[in-house]
Amino acid sequence: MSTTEPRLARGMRDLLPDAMRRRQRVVDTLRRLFETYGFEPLETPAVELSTTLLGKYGPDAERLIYRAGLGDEADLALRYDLTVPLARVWSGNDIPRPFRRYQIAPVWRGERPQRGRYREFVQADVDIVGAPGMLADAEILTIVTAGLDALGFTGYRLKLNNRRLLNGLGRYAGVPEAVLPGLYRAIDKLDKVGLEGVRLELRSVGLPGELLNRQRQAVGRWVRGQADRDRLARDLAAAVGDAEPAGVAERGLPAFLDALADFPNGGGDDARAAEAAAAEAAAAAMTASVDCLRGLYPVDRLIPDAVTDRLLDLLQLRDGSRALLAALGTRLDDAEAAVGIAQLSEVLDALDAAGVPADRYEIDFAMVRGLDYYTGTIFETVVETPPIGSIQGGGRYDNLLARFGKPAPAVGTSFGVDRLVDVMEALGLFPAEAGAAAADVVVAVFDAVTAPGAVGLAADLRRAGIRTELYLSADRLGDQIRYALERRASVVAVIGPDEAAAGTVVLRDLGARSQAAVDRAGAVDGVRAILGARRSGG
RNA sequence: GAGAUCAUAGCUCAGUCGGCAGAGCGUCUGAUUGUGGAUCAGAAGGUCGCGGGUUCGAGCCCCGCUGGUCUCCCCA
Repeated sequence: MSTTEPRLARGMRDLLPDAMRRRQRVVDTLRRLFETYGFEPLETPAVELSTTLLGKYGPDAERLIYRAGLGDEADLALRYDLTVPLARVWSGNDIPRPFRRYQIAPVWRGERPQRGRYREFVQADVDIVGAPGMLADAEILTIVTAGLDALGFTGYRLKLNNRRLLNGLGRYAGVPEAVLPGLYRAIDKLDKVGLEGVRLELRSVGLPGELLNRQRQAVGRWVRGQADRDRLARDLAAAVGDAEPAGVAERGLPAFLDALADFPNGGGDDARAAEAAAAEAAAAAMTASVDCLRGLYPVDRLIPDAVTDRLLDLLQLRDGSRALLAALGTRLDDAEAAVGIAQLSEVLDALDAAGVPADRYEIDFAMVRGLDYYTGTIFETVVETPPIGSIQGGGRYDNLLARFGKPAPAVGTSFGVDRLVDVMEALGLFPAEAGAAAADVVVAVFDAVTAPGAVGLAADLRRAGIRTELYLSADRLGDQIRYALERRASVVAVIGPDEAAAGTVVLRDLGARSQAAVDRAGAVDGVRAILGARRSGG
């Protein structure tokens, strides 16, 4: 007989009972919350027409869309998120506005799996369609904080920004339209790489990303002492091998090797100090490399150093407070930025009115978000430990619904349920014992003659709403008790020949290590008494 | 999509110079035909990820592939 390997497709996971219970706990909490805020459930298919999804997310996201289909139906795709399907539903149905809907369902992305990154994962979305005002944005943000609070998060950082403010920032920089995405991407890294890191990123915009990426990796190996001079030269030669224009390889490689000669290979004794020194050396080496490359590429594709200085100057203002908005307004002096700032302060007012504590969120105009469809308010929550990225993200997307023929403003968010579970696990936010037992009572089966009595007892307990497992063979009683202990049940109920003859049931209290016989008619109450005592006793 | 690194029993891993495939935990059986997670005794469990190469001989060396993990990219 040929067997099939029990393997999973890449990036896919099974959720065994313990993991599934944790996910359900998160999902149940969010669903209850969403309903408390008056949101209605919606379900859409996993499979959409490719045309529904394509062209909505931007080029980076688009290549991650799972294409599916059967031969002549190959124009199908698995949904990438729950927002675009919502837009399709809105336009394809007659729904009164505002439409407040929630949807908790898996989505698929063809990513390279990593910690906290799966190809199939569950999103919990809440969105409001048809409400143009900032009250709607604040409503969504209130749910975000309430959700994170309800799940037990404490020091999270919910960052708030506005796309129109960002547009003003772009104009302030005064660079060509084509350079803007690179600029946004660079400043988005502020939290991760710091001010000098952003400088490097800004000065890298317009340079070939793949070349820089491979250079960074080669330099990392070199300064950490993982590569000798020959290896470094080989890595770098490979990195510049495909670079455009062709002259880069000839002129850039020697210059870069030269520049790098100043930086030491290998670290000291103390691992942490060595790591810090290596990071510093790598940054300096990359700065030298970028200097060298900027001389080789056309100036009109690069961000001028004067602009970089101006932007970095501006980024230093970032203090997360409300006063920041006024400061930004005067500095940017731009009509669209002014709209973004006004919207942000309206949102803040509404959050205050809703009683959301000010320490739950902060303004961060260096927070960008990658998806193309956002138009106004944007926000996301990032956790630092574990370093898993964002656990929640969302914003306003006033132009997306028009793409399906029925324009309407909309705002919403999605929680990354699987990342929430991962983070909560790492932070110990799940109660240790909660829900671990699948059943409170195990009904033992003594022999074939008494089995029907056991089956009947289990049925009675279940009718009373008590979680009951019927043992399914007549093993030795010791085995059945050991099994019940493994299952974390609280009670074993036994009807053997003696009990059957006497019309009784032996109820063994596993916690108290004691047992007593009760009348068969009083068995349910007897179990309740033990479970009740256990529960109140802690 | 780029790079690094790893892959030995169900799990965690050891395996020296290229020379008989190992340990702990778990599982199963028994000690024990009506009662506690222990203990003791025993057993099962392997294509050393897959395919090729070098060699008298490969878990170990070389090449390719697949998969996991990590760093980028991007995101939840």
